[in-house]
Amino acid sequence: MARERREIKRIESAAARQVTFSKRRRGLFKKAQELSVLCDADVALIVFSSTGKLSQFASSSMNEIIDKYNTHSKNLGKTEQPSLDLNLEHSKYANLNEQLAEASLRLRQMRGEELEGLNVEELQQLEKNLESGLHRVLQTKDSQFLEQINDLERKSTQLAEENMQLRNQVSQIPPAGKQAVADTENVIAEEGQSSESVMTALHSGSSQDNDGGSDVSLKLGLPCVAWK
Amino acid sequence: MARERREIKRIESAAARQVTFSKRRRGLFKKAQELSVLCDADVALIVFSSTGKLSQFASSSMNEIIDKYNTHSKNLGKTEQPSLDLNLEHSKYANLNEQLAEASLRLRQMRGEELEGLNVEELQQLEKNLESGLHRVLQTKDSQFLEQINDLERKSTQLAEENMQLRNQVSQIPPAGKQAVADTENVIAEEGQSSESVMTALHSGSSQDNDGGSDVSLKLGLPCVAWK
DNA sequence: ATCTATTGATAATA
DNA sequence: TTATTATCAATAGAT
Repeated sequence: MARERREIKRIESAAARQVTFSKRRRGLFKKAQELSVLCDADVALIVFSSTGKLSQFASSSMNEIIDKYNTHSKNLGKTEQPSLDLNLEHSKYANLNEQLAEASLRLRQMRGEELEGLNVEELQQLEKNLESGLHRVLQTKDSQFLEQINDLERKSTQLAEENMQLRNQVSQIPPAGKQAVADTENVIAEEGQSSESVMTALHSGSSQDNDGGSDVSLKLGLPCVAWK
Repeated sequence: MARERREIKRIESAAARQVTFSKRRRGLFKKAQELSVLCDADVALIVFSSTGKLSQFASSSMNEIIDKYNTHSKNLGKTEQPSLDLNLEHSKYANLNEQLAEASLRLRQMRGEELEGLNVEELQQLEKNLESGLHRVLQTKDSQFLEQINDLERKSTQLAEENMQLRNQVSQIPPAGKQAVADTENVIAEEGQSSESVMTALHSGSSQDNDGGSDVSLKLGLPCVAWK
């Protein structure tokens, strides 16, 4: 369209490619928008540059159009592909909804909801799953409790030792009448204080660890790999 | 681009709109393809005509690009919208994966898997959910069993009554020596046969309503309230 | 980015 | 829908 016709073939010069990309992209988006307005069409255009940068246009909502596309392409064959068409695989996203619906149903059923559709055999299977799940949850909970108890015991042993040493130190101070009582009181107070700090450490420490773990598993859980 | 410049505004004449749609759509797809080739870009174009007909182009795989789009638009903001942008709502499909991942994780956790990330509080919540779920499942299962038992009892009551009537009929036949014995045998045989048919009926057709005269069933009726 | 010579797209028409 | 053609728009190459 210009001084010379350009062959439709990958532009090797990165600079020239970038320039042409900018110009043509703008033109393409303009034409997409014009088509949508002039002809009352729903148009979605997604462009990733060779450097991975995303540009998009949607006459209405991108998600809506993609949704519509998935529904459509699931039912009917493709209508038109101007030239190349490499996307014959079935719609991954059309299935996502189904998968999610099924997972939700199973979750609700595990919570004891929507059991009407199940027969006795299915109920027994569910019961079995729930029991084994419950069993493992209880085991895990128990082991966490035991862990905390161990921690606590270790800490208190340590404190008891400290206490003992302190007592020794105190006892080496030349005793003078009522002072022994005062010392004992001090020791007890110190012990109480230490115990508190132990609890605090256990509380915040463990919940932090767990939160971190939860976050990671939620975020990285099974994002894309599992549903390929 | 032609005899006269056309204002970018919805074409009212359906015929003219259709003509323009065909022409411009072809041009748009051509340019989309040229951009993808010239600039090594990944391009996806989805067009729904005003009559709902789908046209699409994708330089690679449509699903792949949509996937990439979802990933992208989840992380970063939108990059460019040539003119109008009505799709600011967050991506439904980007979230679908997350939702599904979360649902799957919860399912696995209810099955007692992947509990590492949970703290004691979360475990207790899970335990509570499992217990109430299990409780409801057991209730549902029990009520189904009771229903079957109820059915069975109703059937057998009915049969017992039938049987009684048959005995009466038989007893009204003028007795003659050994014939009484033969009659009894007959009755017994008939009873056995009936029992079998009850079992069969229960197995195959427990879901079917009980037919006909069942005044008697009330006699042995179990508390119907219990399995609602 | 801005400028133009060209080519390409397309509105009106048939 | 297809074809024609007069125009206008997009853009390749240069600045």
